[in-house]
Parts: sequence; structure tokens; C-alpha cells
Amino acid sequence: MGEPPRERADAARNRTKVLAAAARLFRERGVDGVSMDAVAAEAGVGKGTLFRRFGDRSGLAVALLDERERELQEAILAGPAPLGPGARAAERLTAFVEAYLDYLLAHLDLVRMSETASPGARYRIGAYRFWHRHVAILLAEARPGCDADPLAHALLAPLAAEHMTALVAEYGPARARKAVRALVTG
Amino acid sequence: MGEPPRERADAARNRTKVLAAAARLFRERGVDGVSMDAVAAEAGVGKGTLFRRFGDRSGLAVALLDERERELQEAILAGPAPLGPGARAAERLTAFVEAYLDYLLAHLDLVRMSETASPGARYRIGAYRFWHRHVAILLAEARPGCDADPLAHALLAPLAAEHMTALVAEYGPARARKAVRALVTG
DNA sequence: AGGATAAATGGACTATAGTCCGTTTGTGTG
DNA sequence: CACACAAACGGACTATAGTCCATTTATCCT
Repeated sequence: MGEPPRERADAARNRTKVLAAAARLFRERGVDGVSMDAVAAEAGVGKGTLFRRFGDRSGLAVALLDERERELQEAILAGPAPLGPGARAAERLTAFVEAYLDYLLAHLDLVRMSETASPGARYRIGAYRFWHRHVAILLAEARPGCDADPLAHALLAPLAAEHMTALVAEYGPARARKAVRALVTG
Repeated sequence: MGEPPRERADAARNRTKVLAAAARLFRERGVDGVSMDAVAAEAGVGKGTLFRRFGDRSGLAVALLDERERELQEAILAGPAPLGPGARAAERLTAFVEAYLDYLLAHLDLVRMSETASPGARYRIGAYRFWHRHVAILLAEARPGCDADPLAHALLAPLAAEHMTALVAEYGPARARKAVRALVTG
């Protein structure tokens, strides 16, 4: 019930500097070619500051993805059908998979960084919990009687960035998408 | 054409020492609580030797899993139906998933170590290629016209050790198995 | 046996994620 | 304005995976 204490001015300034530096370095050298030290140096900030603010590599990636991710979440919660409310559960499910694949393929490296920075990272991220809840609710509606919660995890497994990276590398985006779509809608 | 050059005696001795030491430490302290340094020290062997022989953490885990893994592979290639040849493709597929889940849940930590030591490790391991080829062949037979190769990857995605670890931790092995089975047979 | 050769060894070295804590700085208060 | 205090800072420190290469050693050939 206390008011949220305002973010200090230097903290805000540094957060901006770090995000800008990270975006720049990732663009120039690729996500996998940039160390946390390099991000801190480019931002003109100490290492401790970087980790205090973002927790770990995964947290930095999540912060960079935040805006895009929220767009998708809002489209699901309140956008037009079939992605948003209004369509039947089965249709919303396939619409979600398509939209998520758009998002994923557009930011594959960054999502992979957010999911693989530490073991089990994927399942701890706030965004994953959102996708999971969404899918679980739709599954419960589309297939009454199924054990929706674990099934939703299983359904999301082929959408893991690590998996899609391997699939895209071997078959290209088009076949990769089709395969995942085929499994999920079946 | 050339005969395979025999393994030198000291190399064989050290390989045995390392595998024994690793098995012992993993049993005592858990897979995640043992560093490569610790394995080398316990085996009375230099770090360079450890890495030269096994490549990386993933390789060490694979070596430890080797025997169990080969049993399953042989049962698939030449064992009794429905896991081995003789049953219809769809039945062999569900039999494979059951058998693989047995194997996976019995060695979850070690398989996870083998799959997550480095990014993309899972898809480079020889064993994974075997499971993938098996599943792809069965899929091509069970669902003619489907794009079996990428679809087989998608089908294997929920069987990733990382995913099953999260599922088992949250819902226990029974529900986890049922969920994966439901997705794969659907 | 003895020497040539290639394989194997081991530990110092590098790279990198993440922690810790003494110091600095912004902010709200008298 | 000055002061107190919590928040933020930054860089030294730790832990660990993986590399490198000068040295040692097994094996093969004569």
C-alpha cells in the first residue's frame, strides 16, 4: 500500500544508457558476440550497476524485448479476433502460434539469450508465464477434460528459441514454421 | 582402409579413472554441484586431459550415458515390437516415446547436462540424431505427405531434458508423462 | 634393446558470468 | 541550506568452462 518509491535520477539515466549501448552492440556484433563487460564498458557504467539493474544476461534481453512483447500481450488480451477475444478457442490457439512465431523469428537471438542465459531461465521469465497461462486457458476450453496446465507447457516446447534456432538453421523459416504449426494444430 | 589406431594404454586408464570419478562425484554431490575441475582432481588427472578426451561437459555426460543409451537404440533397431520393428508406425512411435521417457526420467540430470552444456548442444549429440532419424522415418510412414524431418524435431522438443525437468518439478512425473504422451499421440 | 615418432599429459592461461562491499550521490527533511 | 540516509555505484574478486603448448610417455620399427 506504500507508494512505489520513485526511481532515482542517476538510476534512470544509467538504465537508458545501458539499453542503448546493448542495442547498439548487439546490432553491430551480434547477440552472441557481446559480453556483459562489453555492454558495461560501452555504456560507461560499472559491472555492478549493470547486474544490479538487470540481474543477469537473461534480464538484459528481457528488458530489450519488453516493448515488442507487450504489444503481443496486449493484442492477445484486447486486440481483434482471432488473436484477441471473440473467436473460438481452437482458432485463437492457432492465431497465437502464428503471432508468436512472427515475434520469435523477428527477435530470435534476443529471445534465445533471454531463455538460455541460465538453466531453467525460460520457465522463470514473466513473459513465458503469460504465454503459458494463455495457452492453458484456451486448451481447457478447446479440449475439456484434458490436463491443460502441463499440456500447455508441452505445446510451447517446440516454440523454444533454442529449438526454433536449430530448425531455422537446418530447414529455413518457412518449413520450420509449417512443422511447428502442423504439430500444434494436430 | 587404415586400421583404427589402438587407444594408448595410459589414455584408456585415464578414461576409466575419469568416468569412475565423475560417476562417484555426481552420485555424492549431484550433477549440478560438480565442476570439471573437481572431476579432474578426483580422477587424479590434469584438466587438459579431461577436456582432450571428452571435449566438454556435454561430452562427459554423453560418455556416462553411453551404455544405457545403446541399450535403447538396440531395442529400437532389433528388439521386440512394438518398440522394435514389426508393429505399425503409429504404435512404434508411442512405444518409442514411452521408452524414451523411461530412459530420460531415470537419468534426467545427466541428460540435461548433456543437452545444455553449451548452446545448441542437444542438436549436435549423436544420440539426438538417432532419435530424430527414427522418429522421422516413422512419421513419414504414419503420415504420408507430411514434412517428416522438421516435424520430427518438433515432436522431440517436449522431450528435451530442460523441458521435462521443469514439468516434473511442477507437476510430478506422472502428469508430466501423460501430458507429453497426449501431445505426441495427438 | 634403443631410438624415432606421434599421442597423451597437465597445469598455467584466458574469457566471462556473476558477487561483494566500501564509496559516492541523489533526495527528502528540519 | 545543510544533513542524514537510503539507494546506487563501480571495480576488485570469485568461480568455472575451455584453450594452449612445452614436456612426458607409449608404441612401433630396425
